[in-house]
Amino acid sequence: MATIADVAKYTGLSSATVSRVINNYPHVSEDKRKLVHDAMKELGYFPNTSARNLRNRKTNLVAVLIPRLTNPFFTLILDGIERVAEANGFQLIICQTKSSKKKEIDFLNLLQTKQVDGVIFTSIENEWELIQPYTAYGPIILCNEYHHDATVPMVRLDQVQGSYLGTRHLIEKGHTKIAYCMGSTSGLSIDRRRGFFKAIEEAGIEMKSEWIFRDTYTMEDGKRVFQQILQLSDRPTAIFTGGDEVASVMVKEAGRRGLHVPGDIAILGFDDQPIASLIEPELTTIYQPGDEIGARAMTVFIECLNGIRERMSQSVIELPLSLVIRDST
Amino acid sequence: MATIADVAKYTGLSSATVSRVINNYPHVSEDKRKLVHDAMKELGYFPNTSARNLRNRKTNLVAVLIPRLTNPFFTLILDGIERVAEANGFQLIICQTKSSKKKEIDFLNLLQTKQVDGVIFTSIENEWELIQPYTAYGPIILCNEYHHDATVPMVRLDQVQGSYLGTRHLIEKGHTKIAYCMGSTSGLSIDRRRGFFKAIEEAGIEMKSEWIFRDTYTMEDGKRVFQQILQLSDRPTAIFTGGDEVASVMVKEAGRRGLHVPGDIAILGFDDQPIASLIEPELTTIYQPGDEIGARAMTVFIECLNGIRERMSQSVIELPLSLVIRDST
DNA sequence: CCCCTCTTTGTAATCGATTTCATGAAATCG
DNA sequence: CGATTTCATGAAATCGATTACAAAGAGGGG
Repeated sequence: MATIADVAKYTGLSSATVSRVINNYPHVSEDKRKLVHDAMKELGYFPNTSARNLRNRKTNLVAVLIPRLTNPFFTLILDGIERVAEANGFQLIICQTKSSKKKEIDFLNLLQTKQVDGVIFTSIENEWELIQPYTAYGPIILCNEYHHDATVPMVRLDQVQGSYLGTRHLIEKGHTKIAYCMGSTSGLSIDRRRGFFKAIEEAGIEMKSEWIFRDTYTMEDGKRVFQQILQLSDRPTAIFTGGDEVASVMVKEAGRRGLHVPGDIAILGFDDQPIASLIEPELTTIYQPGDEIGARAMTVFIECLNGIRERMSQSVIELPLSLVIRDST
Repeated sequence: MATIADVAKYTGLSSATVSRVINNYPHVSEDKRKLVHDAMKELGYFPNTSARNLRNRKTNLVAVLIPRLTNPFFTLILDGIERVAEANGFQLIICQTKSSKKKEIDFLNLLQTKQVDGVIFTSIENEWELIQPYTAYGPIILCNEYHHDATVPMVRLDQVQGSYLGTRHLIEKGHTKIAYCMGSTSGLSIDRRRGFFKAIEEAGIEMKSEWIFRDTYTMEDGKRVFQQILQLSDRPTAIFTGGDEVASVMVKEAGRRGLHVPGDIAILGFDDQPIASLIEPELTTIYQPGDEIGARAMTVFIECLNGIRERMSQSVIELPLSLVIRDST
C-alpha cells in the first residue's frame, strides 16, 4: 500500500505539503494541489486511519453499550444514535453486554485504551460508583437507563409519568388488582415503580406483594410470570408489564388458555414496538421514542467532545412519554 | 495519560522490556515483570490502541454492513457475528446502508483506509463488479445475501430449497393462484424466485405477471401490496411474502377487512421471527437460522485473516432452510 | 579455563500520518 | 523603494507503541 511518503516522492514534494492537500489546508498552490491529487489517484493512495488516529488523538469511534441486539427497543435507540453519528462522521462500535456486569465494565477498557472517543450506555448493570472512575478517560453518556447519582449527562424518558399514565388508565378501567413486573435497581426501574405506586396510592388501592414480579425482561420470562400469575389464589385482573415483548407473550398465552383479553385479564405493554399493533388484540402501551433519545444522546456526546457541554457533571434531558390506548386493556 | 515511556522511566527499564511484559513475551525475568506490572498500576497506564494498530497493521475491527438496524432478521445475523467476534477479540463497527448503493460503497472506504481488518456484507445493493475491486484491500465476506459471480467466501442459506418448500406447501393446500413478492437482483432473490417457479412449474400451474410484486421489504410495503392484491380482478388465494414482517402486516390487514386467514387468503412468511408465533393466526413460514450464518461468516472471516482460507476466490457455505407449518396457510 | 549457547535487557528503527518552525518568495503598503 | 505581511513549501519532531539487532551476563560441556 502506498503511504504519504510515496506520494511525496512521486510528486517531488514533501509529505507536509501532501498532508496539507489531504486535509484541505489553505496556503497550497493550485498546481501542487492538483499534482498531489493526481498522484494519489495514480498510486492508489489512502490515508492510514491508525496513523491519523494516533497523531490526532481522536478515533471518531463511539462505543455503544446495549444489552441485546435482538431487543427491538434497543435497536431503535441504536438507530437514532446511528443517524446522528453518521451525519457527524462518527462510527459506532457495538458492545453487547447481555446484561452482564462484568462485560459492561470490560467494555470500558475501550475508553482507557483510547480505542474510542467515548461511550454511550443504553442500559446500566453496575452501580454508578463502579462506573464513575471511568469518566476520567472520556465522555460517558447515559441514554435511556440512568442512575440518579450519575455525574454525567443523561438523556432519558419520564418513566414516572409513563408508568403513572398507564397505571391510572388501568385503574380508570376499573382494575384494583394489578400485577407489576419489576426491573432492576436502575434509576429507570425505580422511577417506573414510583409512577406505578403513585397512581395506586392516589386511588387508595391496596397492593399485594405477591403481585410483584422481578426480572421480567424476555419472552421466556413473560411466559413464566404469566403462569405464576394465573396460579395466584387472589388473581390480578390486569398486568403492568415492562415491555411489549413480554406483554405480547402474555396476550398469546392468555389466548391459548381461552382467557379473553381484556375481559378476563387486561395487559398493558411498554415501548410501543411494531409488534404492539400487529397482535390480536392490539396492545395498549406506553410509547417510548427510542430513536429520539438515541439521537439526542449522540448529539449530547458531540457537545461534550467539543467542550460545549460539561461532561463530568450531571445534566438531564428528559422527554415525555405518552399512553397509546388500543384493545388489550 | 501515561505512556509506555513513562512506565519505562518509572521502572528504570527500557520501553522494549515494558512492551515485552505487556504482551507476555518470554525471556523477561520474574522480578522485572512484577516491577512493570506494579508500575503500570501505579501510573494508571493503558496501552494506546491507535499506536498498537499502527505498528501491528491490524485493528481487530470488522465492519458489518446491514440494511436496517430495526430489521429483526438482520439483527439476529448481527447477534451471531457478534458472538464469534467477541470470542476472538474482534469488535464490530455497524454500517447501516439503508439499502443505499452509495452508502454501501462509501463504507468500503473503511477498508481502504485500514480502519477495519475486513468487511462482512449481510445484504448487497451494488453489482459485484462494483464491489470486486475492494477485495484487494482486505477480506470481504458475504453473509446471507450473495451474488453468484462473487469472488469471495459466502455463507448463505439454500433459498431455492426454502422457497420451493414453501410454495409446494401452498400448492399442496390446493392453491393455484399465488402472489409472489419479489426482492432485488441479488443472488438470494434470484434463487428464491427460482425455487418458487420450480414448484409452480412442477405443478403445472399458470402464473400471471400481475401476481408478481416488486420491492416488498417493509411493513408499509406490505400494506400497499396487500391492497393492490385485493384490487385484482383475478385475485390470488395465497401470498408468498419476502419476510415475516410483511406477512404479519398482511395478516393484520386481512383481519381488519374481515377476510379469514387462511380461509379467504393464505399467507406464507419468511424468516421465522419471534413475531411469527405471536400474531393470530400464527404464521406458517420458512425458518432461516440468521444467528447461525452470522456466526459462520465471522468464523470464515477469521480463517481468511489467518490465511487458512483463500479470501479472493469463491467458496460457499450453504445451510438448509426448513418449513414451519402453523396456521396462516 | 575457554568456548558456546541461552537468557535478559537495551538501543534505535519503524509504523504513517500531522504539525511546528524556519525560510525564501511574493504581495502589500506608506 | 524599503519595510512588512502573507503565501508556499520543506525539514524534522511527534504521536505511542513493537521489534530487529546488538550486547552483556549466566550457565554448561569438555
